[in-house]
Amino acid sequence: MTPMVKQQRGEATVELILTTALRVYAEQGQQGFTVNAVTAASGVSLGSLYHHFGSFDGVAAALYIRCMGRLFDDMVEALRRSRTARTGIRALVKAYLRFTEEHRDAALFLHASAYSGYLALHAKEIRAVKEAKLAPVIEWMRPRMEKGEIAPVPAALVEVLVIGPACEAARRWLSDTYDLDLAEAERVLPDRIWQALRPG
Amino acid sequence: MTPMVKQQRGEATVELILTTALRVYAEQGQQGFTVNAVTAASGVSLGSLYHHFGSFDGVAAALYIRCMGRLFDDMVEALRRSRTARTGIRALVKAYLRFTEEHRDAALFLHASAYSGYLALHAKEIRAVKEAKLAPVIEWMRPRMEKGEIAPVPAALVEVLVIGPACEAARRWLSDTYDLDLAEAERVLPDRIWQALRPG
DNA sequence: TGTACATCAGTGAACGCGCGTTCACTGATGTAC
DNA sequence: TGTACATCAGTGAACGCGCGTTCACTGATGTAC
Repeated sequence: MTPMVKQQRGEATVELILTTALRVYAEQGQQGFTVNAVTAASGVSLGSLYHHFGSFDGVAAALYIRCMGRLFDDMVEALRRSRTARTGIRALVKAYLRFTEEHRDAALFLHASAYSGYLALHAKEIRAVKEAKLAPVIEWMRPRMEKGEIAPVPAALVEVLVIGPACEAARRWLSDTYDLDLAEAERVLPDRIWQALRPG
Repeated sequence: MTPMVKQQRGEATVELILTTALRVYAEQGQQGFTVNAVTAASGVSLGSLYHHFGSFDGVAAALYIRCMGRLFDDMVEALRRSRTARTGIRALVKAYLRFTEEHRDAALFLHASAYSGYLALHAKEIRAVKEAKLAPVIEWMRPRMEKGEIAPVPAALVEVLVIGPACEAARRWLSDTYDLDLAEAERVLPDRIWQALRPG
């Protein structure tokens, strides 16, 4: 009958929960990342959290999707400004490393989520978002690969060659055990990765 | 007084626990990886497990060290048979991907452990083992880098460029969401990665 | 050769803790008429 | 303009479950003399 509309304060609560969850993860790590920790840190009640997300895995999945979306948006934006395959590839790598630097917590959460249970439980939704966000990248690449601006390598492996080193550099910068110089990586890697992919 | 010696059956129990733990992880995933699951699947009693490992994190750390050691041994062995920088780099990548293929469970456990609590708790020991195992690789690389057989890139970034794509390919092959062709990766990646690192 | 003994190895019931989740409820918001 | 009402949003005590861990104990092994 009365088609009820979402209330504004609901969105604010969702926002508060996600922001706090990311902070809690950054500060307390994997094992400190619990419902109780998030509710305590945010001031939002348990019931309210469950009202909006259904489960704690739901919070984690939503946070993952949000962080992933922001990373992809940055990468697509970087690509949009590039013309040639060379500048595009380099811009992608640079955008990835920049994002890691500027959003350390989000990058850490993305990496650490890789083998967590909530990714499997919400796999379908996450996959859909990922495909949608990544579509512009595929579209940008395709004609350039067809024109031979990139070495004749299967598309899946082009992705691996571009993301692989960037991801590894990010992981090592985020980790305590290495102390990788991220600025140096930003200077060196884009060109090197392009070397791996340029034709001839 | 009487200097007691470790009993043989103890070693067998340790072996049984670690082997079972890896199997449990492969079959049940992160959230099914518990003390109870490991004791039930192995038939070893709780007390016996604690006698040998002190804690469940201890089991995980020991398993991590064992898997890591085997991977590094394979890589060092591959390098030992190579002369030039080019063949060495390619052999490293190939060895990494081969190991992933032939020891799926171990590879999965290594990747998934990345942000787990037990790595942080046993960081010192793990770091020591890693450095010891990796030393031959560093030794092999150094003179060749000095001679200019590899592009003038900081050693840390050489590592990133070699391991990065291999690691990413492995992760995608291990994951359910992608279906990467690992044999194809073995064929294509070594050469491409070498392109990224060759001088000139 | 035999026996005493110290240490290693193994057993499994029991415990406490904190996790994710539920639920009956109250309050807020916005639409209908 | 006002009031009834449906839905959204938020509350917090309570629950059950299963986790990692402990502990008092028994059995096995190998050395000493």
